[in-house]
Amino acid sequence: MARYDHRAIEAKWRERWERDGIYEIDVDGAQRPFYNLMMFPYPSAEGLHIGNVFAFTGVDIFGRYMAMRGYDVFEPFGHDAFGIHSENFALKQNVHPMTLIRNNINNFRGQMKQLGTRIAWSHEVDTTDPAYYRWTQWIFLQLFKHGLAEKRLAPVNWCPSCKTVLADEQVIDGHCERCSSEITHRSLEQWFFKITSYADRLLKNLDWIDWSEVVKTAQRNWIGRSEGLEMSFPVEGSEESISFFTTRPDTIFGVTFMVLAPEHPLVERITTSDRRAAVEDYVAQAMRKTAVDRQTMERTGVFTGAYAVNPLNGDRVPVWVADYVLITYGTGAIMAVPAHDERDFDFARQYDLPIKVVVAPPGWSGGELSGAYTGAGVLVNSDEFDGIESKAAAEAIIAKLERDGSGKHQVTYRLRDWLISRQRYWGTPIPIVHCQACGPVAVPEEQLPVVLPYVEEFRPTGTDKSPLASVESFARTTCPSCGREARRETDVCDTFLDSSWYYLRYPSTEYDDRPFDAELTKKWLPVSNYIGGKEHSVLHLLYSRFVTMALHDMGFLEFEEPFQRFRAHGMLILRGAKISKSRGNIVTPDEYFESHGADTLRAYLMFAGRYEEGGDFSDQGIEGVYRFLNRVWDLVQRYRAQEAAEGPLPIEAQRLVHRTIRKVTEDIGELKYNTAIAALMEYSNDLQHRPALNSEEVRTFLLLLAPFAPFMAEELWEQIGGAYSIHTTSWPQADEELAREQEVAVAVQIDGRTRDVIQIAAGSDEEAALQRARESARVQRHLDGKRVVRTIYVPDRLINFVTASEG
RNA sequence: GCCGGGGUGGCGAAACGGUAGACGCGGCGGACUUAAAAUCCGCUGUCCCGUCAGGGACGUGUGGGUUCGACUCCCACCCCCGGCACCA
Repeated sequence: MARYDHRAIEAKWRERWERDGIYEIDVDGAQRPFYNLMMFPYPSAEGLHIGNVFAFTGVDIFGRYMAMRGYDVFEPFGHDAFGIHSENFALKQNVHPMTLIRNNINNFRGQMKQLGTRIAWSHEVDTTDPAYYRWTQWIFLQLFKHGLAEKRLAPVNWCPSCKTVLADEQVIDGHCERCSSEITHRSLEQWFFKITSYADRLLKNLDWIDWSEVVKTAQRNWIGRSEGLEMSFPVEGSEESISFFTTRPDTIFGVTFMVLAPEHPLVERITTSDRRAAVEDYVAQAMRKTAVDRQTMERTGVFTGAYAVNPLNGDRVPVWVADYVLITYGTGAIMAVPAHDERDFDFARQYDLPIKVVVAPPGWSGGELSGAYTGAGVLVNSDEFDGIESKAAAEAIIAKLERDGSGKHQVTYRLRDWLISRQRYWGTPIPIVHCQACGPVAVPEEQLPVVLPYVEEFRPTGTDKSPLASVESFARTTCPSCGREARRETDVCDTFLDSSWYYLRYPSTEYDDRPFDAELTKKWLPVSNYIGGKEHSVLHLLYSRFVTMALHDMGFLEFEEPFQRFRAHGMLILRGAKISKSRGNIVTPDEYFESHGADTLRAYLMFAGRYEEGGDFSDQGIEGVYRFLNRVWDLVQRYRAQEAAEGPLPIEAQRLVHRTIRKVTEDIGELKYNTAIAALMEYSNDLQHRPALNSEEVRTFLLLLAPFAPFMAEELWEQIGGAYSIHTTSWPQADEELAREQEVAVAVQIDGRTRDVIQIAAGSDEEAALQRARESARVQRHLDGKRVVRTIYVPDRLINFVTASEG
């Protein structure tokens, strides 16, 4: 009997599938389109690691299943190859990123083919290819033309080690996401996309899109909508007034001081001359601080010498500057209510400022507070609003202020505009020309792409300029509008822009005159099934939604949400740590391809635990899955050698076939691959013990196995004379009638303890079941001397005799 | 601190409020073998009683609760993982 030789079989089918193009698809002619998308990876030099393999296998299984269900499954793949990652690595290796990336991509493609994915390679994209980034630039221009992109001076996060600006999301705990250096602040001219104009819609649509709840929650928090009051207090003896936002208008009578962020423009204008030196000193110091310092150091601040007046009660309150107030949120200024806000309370303690209670804490008897009371309650010391409960008072106060025009109900978001500019080399050039006369001018669309020049010296300059700024042949140009000499924008785009639209590109890769074809887009999008890691919950996924929404509003897309269904897979970790190059714990699939084969690796990774949970990778147990596949192999060899004509499938065997079909089908639909594989194992264990095998069973088994172990399933399918290819053969249909059990095991409990298990006919009525239960000797023994006061009957499941406690 | 997700045998894990531990790893015993590997068969949550047959108690992070019945629902708490974090 031939042994299972995974190397030979996998090589054989890899070649044949590729030659026949069975995973390619007629994107124009498809009748039942199903767009199955996996998050494209950054093609690192190390190649695919086990975490990628885990993620992609789960997507591929779903795609294979849907294809067998009769859908025209389009499963593309690409490379998110721009960015600091490659650039830093290229610098270290002293290779040009262009060379490096080309090699890496070839390597990735090879590994994905080895893994046995059903990818339509003719639609591959590479974000660093001018044919791709031409359209990234086109998207930039559309946003620019519609007023959604603008350049403005902004305080930015600066990583002194990567020598670049980072988006807020790329700053983790005040440290650079990539190199962990501490972040400092700078003020630079930067391009922004106004994602904040879409905050409300981005939030609202979360109510109906079919996404993993985790991701929706993360996005809701990230958008951070809050409602409250916006108003301003005039500054005494000046024309200025300080506008602020608060979610607690009910505490407005408790304001005892105000605070401006150090960067606030009013600081300079209202500071009194005697305080100027101290204030300037403080502001300079605050700007120098790193994000970490700002967070961990104790409350600091300085008095400006100015006073503001609370128009509600005429209170004169001092105006301070303190770095616990952020310029990036709300108006960059606050009304401080120390009695009812912890930060304000701490600050008031620190600088001996008054604390005035205006919301009575429960059981409060008018004494001093030992800490801020931030809960709701009944108002005191608030004039006409005394005695009203917080919520009603807040509404009443807003209403009053709106009536006299001095304040208004306001919604504020935590979400900030998307900072696009990067002062680096390895990215999509921003397609803008700066003209002395005309200002920033869009590069005409017919002149795209603005090609990223090949530059030997691509090292970051350490200034606030991109290396492209010193490439005269690139930077010097003429203004598309007035024809005078002008300079190109030399910053490049954040890589999140590259990945914010790639799913729009895949179906249309054959067109080089448009980013995405209208007809194809209509046919294939929104994406039917998108699976990726939760680490992209708020970055990639939110930006993609924004770009899609904006393109929708411009009339380019009919839908406003790009991903109909999104599921987050779990993260595979290694010995408790995230798998990453920097941790030096990369495990590649290659050794497993060699030792056990792709089929075993795929099935093992999916079997080890829940796909949506992830877990700690260890190859303990991979032998078990390998043994399973070997048993399947041997089983089919035995079937082929079988001489006797097969009889009809016995009823018990038929039942198992249909129960397994049902179980595997349901589980794949819910991405519960681990239990689907367990069901296949149970099935094969049963087949193992049959004296003879029946063709229906063997065929069905192979069909169910196909998504998990595509190579072996194909090989065995051929061996039993199945028509090529198993992967285009229909998924088996469970017959509910046949799947139904005739006899069921019913647990018999006395007072909730199982005392016996009886076999009775499925669907027995209560009377019959109880009678059978009482016949059991064990049950009788336990019931002896007891009085049954109640019986519970759960059909086909259990019987519970409840006895009187006194016996 | 806030928001998610978890905590079940030696290990990875299953389990519509209804027989906890499916499936697999590991371990133990056996068959085959000169022997070993591979393969196959059986056993394998803990404790107690029993020579066997068998029987019993306990058991899903901790403590309460609801229920005939709780891994599952409710309340309080502990621990681990992930994300966010001075957001006014």
